[in-house]
Amino acid sequence: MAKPYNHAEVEKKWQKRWEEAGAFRAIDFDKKPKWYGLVEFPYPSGAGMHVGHIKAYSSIEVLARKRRMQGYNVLFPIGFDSFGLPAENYAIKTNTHPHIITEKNIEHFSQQLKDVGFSFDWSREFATSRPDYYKWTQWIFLKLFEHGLVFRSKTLVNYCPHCKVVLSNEDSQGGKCDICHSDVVQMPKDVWFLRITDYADKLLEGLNHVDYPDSIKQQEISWIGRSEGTFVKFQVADGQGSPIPDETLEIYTTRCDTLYGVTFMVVAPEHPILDKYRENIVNWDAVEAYRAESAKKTEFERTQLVKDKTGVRIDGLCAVNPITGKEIPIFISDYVMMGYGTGAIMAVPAHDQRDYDFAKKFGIEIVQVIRGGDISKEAYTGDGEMINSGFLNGLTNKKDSIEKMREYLTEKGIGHKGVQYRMKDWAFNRQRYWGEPIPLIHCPKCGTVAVPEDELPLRLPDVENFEPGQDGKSPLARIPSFVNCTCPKCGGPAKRETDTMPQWAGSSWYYLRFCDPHNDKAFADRKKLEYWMPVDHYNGGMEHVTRHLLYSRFWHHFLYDIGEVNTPEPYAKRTYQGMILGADGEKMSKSKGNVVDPEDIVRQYGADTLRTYVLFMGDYGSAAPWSEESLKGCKRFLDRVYGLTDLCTASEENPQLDVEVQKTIRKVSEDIESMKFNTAIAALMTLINSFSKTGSITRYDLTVFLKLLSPFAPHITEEMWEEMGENRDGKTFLTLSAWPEYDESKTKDAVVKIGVQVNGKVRGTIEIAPDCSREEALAAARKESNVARFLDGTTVVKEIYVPGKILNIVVKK
RNA sequence: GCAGGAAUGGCGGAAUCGGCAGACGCGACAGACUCAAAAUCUGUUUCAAGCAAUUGAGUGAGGGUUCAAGUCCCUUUUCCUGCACCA
Repeated sequence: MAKPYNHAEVEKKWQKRWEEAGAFRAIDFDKKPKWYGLVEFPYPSGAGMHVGHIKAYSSIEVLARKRRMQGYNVLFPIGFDSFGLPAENYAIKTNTHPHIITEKNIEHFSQQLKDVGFSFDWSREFATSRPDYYKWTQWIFLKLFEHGLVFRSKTLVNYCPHCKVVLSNEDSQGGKCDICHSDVVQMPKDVWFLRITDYADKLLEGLNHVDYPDSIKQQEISWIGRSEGTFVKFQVADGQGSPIPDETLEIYTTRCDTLYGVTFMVVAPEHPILDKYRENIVNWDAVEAYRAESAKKTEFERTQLVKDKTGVRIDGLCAVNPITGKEIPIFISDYVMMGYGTGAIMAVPAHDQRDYDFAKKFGIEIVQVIRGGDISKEAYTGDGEMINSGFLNGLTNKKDSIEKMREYLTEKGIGHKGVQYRMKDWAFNRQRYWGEPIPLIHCPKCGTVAVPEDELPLRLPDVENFEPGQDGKSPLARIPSFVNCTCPKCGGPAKRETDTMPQWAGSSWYYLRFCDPHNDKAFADRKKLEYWMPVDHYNGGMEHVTRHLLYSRFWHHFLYDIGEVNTPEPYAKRTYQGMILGADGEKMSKSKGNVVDPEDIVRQYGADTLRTYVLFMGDYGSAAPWSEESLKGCKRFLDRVYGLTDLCTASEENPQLDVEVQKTIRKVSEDIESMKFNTAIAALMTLINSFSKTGSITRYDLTVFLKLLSPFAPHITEEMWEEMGENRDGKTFLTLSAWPEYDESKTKDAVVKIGVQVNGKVRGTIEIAPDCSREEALAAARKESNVARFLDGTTVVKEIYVPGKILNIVVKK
């Protein structure tokens, strides 16, 4: 009997040996085919690693280990996304520099990752908060600036009063702050934007060339929200109906063909036309009161679909329907958003439920222009024949009528085709300390000037107090030696930008840095990028699809356009993992007390058990609750694996068992590729059950088994490999040995069991050769007593035989 | 409201070019070992009826196609995810 397996000792032993041998080092320009596997590098929080990290990393870990065994030059790197609010908030609380906290957390995280035995190439590790890294984040920012993709604008932005910080749209989804989950308010602020909307079409088109699951593609598509429509100008008139020269109100619509049905217009409360014609507006007080009221509402409240529409009619201004020539009233209402389209709409109450509700409330005329429905009850939003619409009358195809109307409007110079996006430009500055300083200078003479490249990195200065200022400015604004500088253009006195970049900046290009992490001449050497890029397989969370994934694809497309990278898309393939829930089926959280600490699991059951379990617990992409009992099942499995050495006594291959071995090689190889890790592990469990039943196995059987299991449980298998007398020099690791090949001809069973049905119901089974003839199969079936019983006294109508699958005899009485 | 996905034993989940539903694991039950327990090993385990051979029912619900449906088609319910007064 072999000595008991000591996981703590064995796991440490191999982790040390692999590290000393540099077993997982990626070699630049190696002749072997390259494979770049990537996982989302962690934010090094003080809480340490979460079991979710283990699951997220295990998929690419298994693939990386398999690829090495298949002879690939594998790049499987790790680093830290270390700028961000949690470290800063902790710094404020404890009055410790975030740099110190961050480096300490990184150390802790690194140790935890190493304890699990992930085969990262640690020589490429970096952290986004270190100057040698953020120098290049700033450099890319300057390139964006240089190419006109950075602009400053005073507009309504999302602001989190709790974090005292401006947020991008992506960071305030559902009207909640991404960091603290409190309500976000809309505030007019002067902020820096990145023109991500310039890349909207490229980001959409790029999806056609990558291997992402449809769910991810769909989510990106709906986030970008491209819509094609028409811009139409309406002549504005004064209270008496006389046109105001050169004054038009432009709207955006996807249904310009309903123009004959337009009976009023609505503008957003923030629309500039209001202030411009303040003098004309008779009921200015009412307008202003309504404006104040809607400004109080949060974005969330305003975007709640409410049946009861509110608004105020603007007295003293009206518009002219360009096709009917009729005067129509203009309203303000907060169901129209300033941030989409032009902030003004043409209202077609007969065919839009919101406009319908509004018209009913304010007693406005409703003109039906599409036949169908019952507009005395509700708006008709379906398709149908155009009516009451002049030259469009009789058209039944939506596309045709839109086309025809647009042609007319274009000809008359009052309308044109246009595209709108739901996605907005990326609000890019944060009024906080722990981030990359934005390398821009405000010069009273020259305006905004870039910090010269040779002055990068623009270092984050030390401050006494990390608290954001009451004035809404970053702590950097309180350091005169940082703020005051000379303008690089004119040499005159100037002031630095004091805001920092958002959390997502550093992660928008980190996968490029892994190709060449220590380069101080460029963000990465072009040749190395050409060798390693694109990332072959990137796994990460679904929650990053409309944030990090979108942002990094944007930066990458930009870098491609300016010739800095060799591929338009950064990630050839993207997958995601399902969440690990607490044992109670709820999301793990400290307050619920259902958090599992991976460190405890490694200590108690071993890293191999933890790794195997997170992949065995269910479908990789689905959420599944944690079960300590199930985890123990995986521990039991590995203990049985360790006992296999005792079974390794056969000198000759058992032919039946060999078929199973060959099939298992195929199954595990294929399942890993399709990320069906749970069934791959199940196949190995099935095989070990067969080993136990057979009683003895050959050295070949054991070797194959260890190799197949190695990516999941690398330590125990490596130990057993050594105990088998392999790896004599201590460097010929199992984890770098050749992946087993299967012999297709040996995967065929000599006999198969197939079900025999009578009228579609299984009445017995027969054992026959898989390629056995129809006649032989039928003969065997008739001999089966239960089948014979059901055939007795009947007439056979039809016999269906699918070799290796089923035999169905259809009879009638 | 729109888009995408899901629903299978006590539980996590297998099986979708239509072909023996419930692989594998957990739990439960029984047995072996033990003074005993744990661990380990062996067996049973979808439900109902039966001593048993076996029979009937069964993949959210209702229809349909087919020799054969978890899988395909139509209708429908519930849940999850994303987007949403988007003009």
